[in-house]
Amino acid sequence: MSAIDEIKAAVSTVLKEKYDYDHPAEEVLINETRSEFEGDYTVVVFPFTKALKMPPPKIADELGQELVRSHDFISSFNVIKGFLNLTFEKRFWKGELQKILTDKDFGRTSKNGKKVLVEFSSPNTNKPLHLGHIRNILLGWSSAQLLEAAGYDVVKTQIVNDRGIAICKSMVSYQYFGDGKSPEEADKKGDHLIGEYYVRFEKEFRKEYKTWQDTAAAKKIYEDHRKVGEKEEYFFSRYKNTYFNEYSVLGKHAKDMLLKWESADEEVIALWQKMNGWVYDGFNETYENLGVHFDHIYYESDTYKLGKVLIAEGLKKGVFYKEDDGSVWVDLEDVGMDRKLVLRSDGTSVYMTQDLGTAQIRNKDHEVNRMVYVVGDEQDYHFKALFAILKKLEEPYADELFHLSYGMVDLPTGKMKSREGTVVDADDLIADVIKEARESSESRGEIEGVTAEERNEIFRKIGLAALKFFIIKVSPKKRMIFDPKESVDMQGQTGPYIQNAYVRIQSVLRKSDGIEHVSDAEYKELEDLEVDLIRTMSQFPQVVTEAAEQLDPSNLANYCYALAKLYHRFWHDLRILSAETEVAKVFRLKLSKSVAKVLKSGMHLLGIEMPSRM
RNA sequence: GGUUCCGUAGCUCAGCUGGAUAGAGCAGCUGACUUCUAAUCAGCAGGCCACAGGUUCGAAUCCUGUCGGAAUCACCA
Repeated sequence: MSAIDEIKAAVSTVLKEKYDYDHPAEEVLINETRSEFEGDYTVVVFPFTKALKMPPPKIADELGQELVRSHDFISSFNVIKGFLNLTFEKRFWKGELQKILTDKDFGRTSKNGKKVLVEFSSPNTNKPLHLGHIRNILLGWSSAQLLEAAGYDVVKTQIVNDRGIAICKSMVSYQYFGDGKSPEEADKKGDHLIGEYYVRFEKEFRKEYKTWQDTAAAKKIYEDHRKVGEKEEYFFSRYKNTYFNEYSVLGKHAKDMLLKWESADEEVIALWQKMNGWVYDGFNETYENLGVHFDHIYYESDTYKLGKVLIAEGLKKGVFYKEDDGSVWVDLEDVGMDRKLVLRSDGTSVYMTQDLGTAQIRNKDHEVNRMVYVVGDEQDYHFKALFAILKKLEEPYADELFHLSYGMVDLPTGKMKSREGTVVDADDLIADVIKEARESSESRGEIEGVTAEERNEIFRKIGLAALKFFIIKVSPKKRMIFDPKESVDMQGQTGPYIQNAYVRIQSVLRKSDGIEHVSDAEYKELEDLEVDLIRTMSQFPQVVTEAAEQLDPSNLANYCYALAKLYHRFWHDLRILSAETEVAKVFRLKLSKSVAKVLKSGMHLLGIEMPSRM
């Protein structure tokens, strides 16, 4: 039991025994004492005033006396208005430090025997990953790490959208303009190569559309179908999809390609496999650079037909109903939503059909207790509906579904738009931050002694820390503004700032070889900053647990920053190797070592690695 | 239009199960390296917590309404 829980219980007991007042321990409000007051933790006694019919300071005083009397580790208290500030014994904090130091799994909860599946990234195979994917991947990876630390077995997965008209556009475009070149021959990453042909298709299509707009046939359509007073420009913008489907030559090629793919045409399938293979090679390189991996990848080309059986069963159960045209629907009005299509009238799958089937097969594959979907908030409604349907179908995991919804990433100039070429490419971004880290490091010259290979590894860790921390520190559900200039900052509230605290500790530990085995038992008068550090570290398990429960890595990120900040101050104000006494030195080495340990494991849960020099 | 989310310093963000005088970083200005890595530290300045009501001992936090921004409401994914 943590000190906080112990105090809560004690307060509850005292209230009962002394005043015969029932106040559950969990509801006792206890905060860290604000730095301007004396104390470690503060009990807020205002909530008891009504029941006890006593002024708050009097309650606080009596409670304080009782707590000091009954708990050895509480040394003193003071009262300010309705706030009871408690100060703990220094030796209590030394004991806490010892626990942190010796617990190999500090901050981790033992296995709970449950399994959770986390879906993230889930790209389309017609273009490379971009900044939006990076936020998704960081959230997904970190959530998976957090759940594992909280005792779950975790399956990291994604669903790859590897089929459909978009991919066919890339394929058609490649056939036209690709000269059969492989990524090696074109000297490009596979995903980038395919992305270029996708863009090329759109460009050629727009050209074709523009030319067509000047034909007599187009003019006639405009005259016949335009709304009153509608300008040509607006009409044709609205008409684009119809043109693609009914008149476009390129559009016909793409649609033919899709039909052939669906009928498993050998040539088309071969091309599709070849091109997707290139894309996967490209994605894997990006994932590797980001330091993430997956346990089981699902592909839409395998799963898009799944779910039909589930629909049939649901029809039998009466969960779904069939319209006259053969389409199948679910009525979600009882749970505050609309009716939703789950199968087209021609019997083919929609997005929902597929997601229902995918959920089911994932459970068959892994027998999970929970599923977490990391998907942007533009799909909030879809997931709400998906979960409601799975619940109606009484799937065993249906009560433990969570959509980790996050806001879009905007640029200082506004939204990212692929059409306007303002999308920030993931690989470019990663390369940029590493380059920036290199320049920054070289101008400092701290690591000139290490090999080129190690240096590159350090640059990579620093650059990625800057990028990742910049994104992960923002609360997921908030839409965020990503300023490329700020993302490579390495000073202040940044990843490298936290790494720097760790690196300083490594440096001092290297220079202190072996000394920390000496006893520090005689070190009794801890400095305030030393207590602050231990107190903050002792909160780590709670922070991890809460971050895992709420699936919100941002509060762990902010915790890591706060701890690093405290350490930097400690470093500045107090000496370690040249401390006043030998026991102070030994104690501070131990303290530093445990700070490094907590920072490293905290950052690890965020997917950020620590260098030992920088 | 219905629903959901967001609105805190010039900028980027914390704080939101109600608790003490609302916190950081960046940008601006001052200062601190013969001393363990200055990617650091200390200080100054910067706020009607969008607005208006309500609930209460107490509201940035909860409720209602208004304004502003976003998303969504497809036989798209």
